[in-house]
Amino acid sequence: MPSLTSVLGVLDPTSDRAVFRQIADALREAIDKGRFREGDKLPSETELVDHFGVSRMTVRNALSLLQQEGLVLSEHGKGVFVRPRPPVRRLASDRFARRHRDQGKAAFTVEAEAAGSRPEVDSLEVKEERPSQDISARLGSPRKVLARRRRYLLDGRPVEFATSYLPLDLARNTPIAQPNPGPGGIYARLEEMGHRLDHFDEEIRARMPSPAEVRTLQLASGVPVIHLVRTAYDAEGRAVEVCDTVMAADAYVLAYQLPAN
Amino acid sequence: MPSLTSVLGVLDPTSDRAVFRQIADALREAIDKGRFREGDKLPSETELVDHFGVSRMTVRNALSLLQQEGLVLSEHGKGVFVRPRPPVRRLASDRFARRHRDQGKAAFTVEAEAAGSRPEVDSLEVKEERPSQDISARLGSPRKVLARRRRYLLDGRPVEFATSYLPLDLARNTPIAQPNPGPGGIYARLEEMGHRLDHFDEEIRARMPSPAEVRTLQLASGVPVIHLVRTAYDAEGRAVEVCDTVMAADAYVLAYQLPAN
DNA sequence: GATGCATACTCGTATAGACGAGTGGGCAAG
DNA sequence: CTTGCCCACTCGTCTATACGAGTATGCATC
Repeated sequence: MPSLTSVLGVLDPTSDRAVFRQIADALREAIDKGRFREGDKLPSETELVDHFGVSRMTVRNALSLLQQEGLVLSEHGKGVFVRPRPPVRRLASDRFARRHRDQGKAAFTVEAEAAGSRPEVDSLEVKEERPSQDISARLGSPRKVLARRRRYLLDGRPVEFATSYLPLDLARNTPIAQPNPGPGGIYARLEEMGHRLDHFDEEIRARMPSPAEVRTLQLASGVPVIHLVRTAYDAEGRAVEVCDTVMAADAYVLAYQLPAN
Repeated sequence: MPSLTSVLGVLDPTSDRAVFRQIADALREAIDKGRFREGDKLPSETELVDHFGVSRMTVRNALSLLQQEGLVLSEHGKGVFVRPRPPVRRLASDRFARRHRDQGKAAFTVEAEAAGSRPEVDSLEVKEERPSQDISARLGSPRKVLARRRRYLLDGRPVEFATSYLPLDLARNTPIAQPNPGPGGIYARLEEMGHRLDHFDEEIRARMPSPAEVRTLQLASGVPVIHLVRTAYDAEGRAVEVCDTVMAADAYVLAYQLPAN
């Protein structure tokens, strides 16, 4: 095995760059150059302390930088590893097209199985509640809404947490209020009930997750979330659903097609 | 002024939650409840040390947690502040519609001024180069491309860094190869040259910035980037441009409209 | 009044040491 | 062979201390 010096180099004591940044730079470069590959274990903190001749806090400082960048993840009792890039789920802009809605299964399940992954949906909760100010405004200020919460997992890993809100007068005592709304999902049910869907508006933000989101999505540090809010409009221009989705950003790429007009 | 104890509470020594997490929780809660507002200065590290009766490293550990979450930002010599939410730029899905293209000014400038901000475009670089594998594949494998790089600023703050790539056979010796391509931008020039634009594909990812991106966008820690890659197609189905854009995620919300088909 | 310095405050960087807790391998006992 | 324990190694948490560097303020000097 190659010596640590040949992989990581040495510190430049004349540099005004902070030592822990130099160490982070050395590790980052080694990872970029493929000297450490996805899933590889980095040298232990003790080894880095010995190699660079610095204190352990300095090494930990460097590693925490890389962790914030999402480059590595540390596992208690095992070591620090180059973070593997998970398979990415691609969301196409036609994913709600009517032609994708006839299957007996949910779109998420069909698509995941086609990609060779094992899909799961859990923590399904369906209840009536008072909408937040934001949701209320988007739905035309209904007094109460039906909220459908669920979490999506791929191969056991949570990747997405979504809540659909529908005006209660529209959803109460319909299949939409059931845990499983049936083939084609709630959009198929809405259309059966005479709300022909016209278009969707989507708003996309990216930010760091809240502690609660870190828990439910089991996010490694250094992984942002994509926050997507979709509003569905029927042919009369009424907002019939708002879907608030938080996705692990390292598991998704969103694709849209725009006309040039 | 209220006592620190009434604002932050005290530690629970019986809890198995790490002390620095308890401190972070206390500060987070105080911020959420509005006891510290945007731009407010948090108690100094020394004050927190005295209040909680812990060592400074523990306090710094707590603050660094909040910083990773994007909640606060620290300024050397001044203090730690609740991070102000910057004004957000909304990118609508019709932003490339032909009707927005007649102005003499660039779309970015018009839009920013309408929003009351002071727009700037800088570090404009136009050069011919060999495309990366990814860009090459998207453009139909041209041998060389014209690359147009620029950075956008709002009120002096960099918010976006973008590079447009065009096949060289299409762009060489045209206004597109000029630093300022003229009114309506390069899309207007492309259409004048007979490449009537048909549609755009956009791919969106979110991730933590690289160190280089932190520098050019002057990003605070805890701020992810949105990485957008747009491909423009003409009426013959040829990819005529790829635009690779990295945006400060706290400055943008992307909006799309999808037909329901 | 303007300039410049001293000072006190802020966070940034670094050292050295200690103990806790999760993991995995080896070894001894059953 | 299996079970269970010990041990070595890993990262996690915390203390105590020191000095450097950026900022703001006030005061003395010009």
